[in-house]
Amino acid sequence: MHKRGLIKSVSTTINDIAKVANVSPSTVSRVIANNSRISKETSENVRKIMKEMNYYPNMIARSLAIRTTKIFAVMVPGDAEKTFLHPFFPEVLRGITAASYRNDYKVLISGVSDVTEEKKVIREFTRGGIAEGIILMTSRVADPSIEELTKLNFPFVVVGKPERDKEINWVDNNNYAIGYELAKHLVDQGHKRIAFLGVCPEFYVTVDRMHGYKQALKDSSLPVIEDLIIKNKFREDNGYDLMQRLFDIGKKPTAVIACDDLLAFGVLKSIAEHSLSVPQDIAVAGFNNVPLSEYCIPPLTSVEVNPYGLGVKAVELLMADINSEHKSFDRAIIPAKLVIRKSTVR
Amino acid sequence: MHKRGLIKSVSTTINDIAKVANVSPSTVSRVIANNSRISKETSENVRKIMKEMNYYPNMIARSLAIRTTKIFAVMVPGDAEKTFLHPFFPEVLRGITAASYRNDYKVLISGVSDVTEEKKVIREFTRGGIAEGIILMTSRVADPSIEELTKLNFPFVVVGKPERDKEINWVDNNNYAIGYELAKHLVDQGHKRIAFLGVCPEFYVTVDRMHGYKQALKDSSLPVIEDLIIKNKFREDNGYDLMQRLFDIGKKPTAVIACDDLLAFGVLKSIAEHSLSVPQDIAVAGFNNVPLSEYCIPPLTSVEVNPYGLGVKAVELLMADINSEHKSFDRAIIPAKLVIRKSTVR
DNA sequence: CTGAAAGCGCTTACAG
DNA sequence: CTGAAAGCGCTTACAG
Repeated sequence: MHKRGLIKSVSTTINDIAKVANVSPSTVSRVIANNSRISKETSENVRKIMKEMNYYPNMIARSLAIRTTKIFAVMVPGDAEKTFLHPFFPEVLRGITAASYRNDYKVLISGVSDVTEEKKVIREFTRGGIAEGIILMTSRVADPSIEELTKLNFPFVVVGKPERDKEINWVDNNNYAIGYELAKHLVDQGHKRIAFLGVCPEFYVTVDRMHGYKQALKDSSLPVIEDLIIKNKFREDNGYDLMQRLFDIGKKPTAVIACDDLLAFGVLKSIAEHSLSVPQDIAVAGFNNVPLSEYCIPPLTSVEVNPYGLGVKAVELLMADINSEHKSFDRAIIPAKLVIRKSTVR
Repeated sequence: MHKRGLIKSVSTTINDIAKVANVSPSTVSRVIANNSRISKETSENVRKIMKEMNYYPNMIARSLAIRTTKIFAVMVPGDAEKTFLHPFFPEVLRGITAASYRNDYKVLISGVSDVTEEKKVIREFTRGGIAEGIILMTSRVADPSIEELTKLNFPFVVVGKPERDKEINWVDNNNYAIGYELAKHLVDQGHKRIAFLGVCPEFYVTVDRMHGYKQALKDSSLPVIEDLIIKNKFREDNGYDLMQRLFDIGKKPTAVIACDDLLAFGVLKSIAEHSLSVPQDIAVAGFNNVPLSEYCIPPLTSVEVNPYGLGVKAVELLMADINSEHKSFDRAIIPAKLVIRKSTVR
């Protein structure tokens, strides 16, 4: 046998075990795999020797042999700097890892900073035979990664309803419905001038929530006042600025819905600076129910979207796709829950 | 050649290319590796055919052959449910992934929920030949993973100074120094009764910060009042409760340092409920400078600990360990920066 | 500059 | 119940 220098401490292999146990490598392999056709004695003896020699199977070799890696890869969006600061993403990730491990899958995460690089990484993960499935953490408009994966006919699922939502696995909340529900709650509190802050055309989630909000107003025979709808670059602008803009226009609302709790915090600050109080003068609500919403002053009404559940479900769809005979596509709507707190209740 | 059923679409291999190009597989391999001894013509021809046949090398096979996976694994602590909600961890993770990719390493993250399972996963990653290095995201007291990895003599680094800090790679801030600096800042503002909230013996980071705080008081000839030091289960209890406890004892401080910004937010709330104002009646400061600290009311004085940098440095230490001839151990202290905001300045 | 051969450490159909 | 052999898809020392 040839051996290169002292590259690394060569560990014991199935052959070493076989030699000592006086059986063939095949038998050792079968013992590891718990193959039922191996006699109890042989099995026990081999096991004993494996233990003595401190043997552990090489997963890479096994992967090559069985052509299965048991690895999922999750692609964090390229502009992760800002994105990842939002508690939503770590929570999704936590759901993904938990569910993956439950299914005996490992998870590889990307750390690329731009879209071109992401494409390269996706190619390595998929064509390189490393991952068996991909989870896209955000759906962008005209997402090149979705294109790539579709073209490759590779199992993947996206978190957040994608632009082209047919023949693609995805999980999301019903953002239209929760936008509707939150607006309805404020209408029920007697509000007629409800502002909506933080719409960003690039993110469907905000647009869908806004549509729900509009419909709720219509269903309550309230006018949709376009001046009360403030756009922004989602998660780049801050809620303080958006609210200031609203004050500047001179169109004070009696309630404001922010597309995200983090924006709502800025809204609270802006309102405080105008010596107005929440909820007496202006009611405020957000989405995503971040951990701090419960503790801010006053506690913030929000919508729990269950990011952990989104992550778990994403993995389940992926598993289904991988294990199905013919290509399967599915979507999953994760239930969200309105959490009413002091910021909207007088 | 044998072929099992239709397990999966068999992709083109180096042999397919070789056949079409009329060269040996070795040559194709050398072309892929950019081996300089291959003639330009051969090289170009092979490349053309690879492109035509849409070839992509199988990374698993390559890994087996060269006995190198280019994978790091990061172990998120078992009680990740609470942990991961803190912005600190995603930021460290972001630093880790960014630095790893820069070094051509992929990163695998764990998703285990208890310590026993973590041990099993670590074993698979290390002994199974999957990872080349491990990053431990938190150092616990008597961390079993650290024991395991040390025993295996496997390259690893821990984020957060571990209990036994010799012969182990780790990165951290100088928590003693930043505790000192923050307390000194408050002393300079004229405070004499400075509370310290959120010490948790299980986490050295909090203990070190407290020691720094105590020393700062001593150096300023101020008494250390033990009643003003409130312990808690770090990140399990909340700042609101801790501050209430302080009020209950009847020992009102003129300033409070919370071991973490998230705790400080609860402190602010408790103070507001007592109709006291910050910083006029009580100054408040935290650590970790979470994104919201800048936007809360009033903006919170904190310490920027640079979690991203911690992640990056962790990878660098790992790279150094892996590439060094003989086992190397190192530590890195990442600079932190006091960020003074309105909550402590009258 | 290129090829034949052995090797990385497993799995599994086939034969007995 | 077990073994010999071929195979997974690469790399690389050796020989020419």
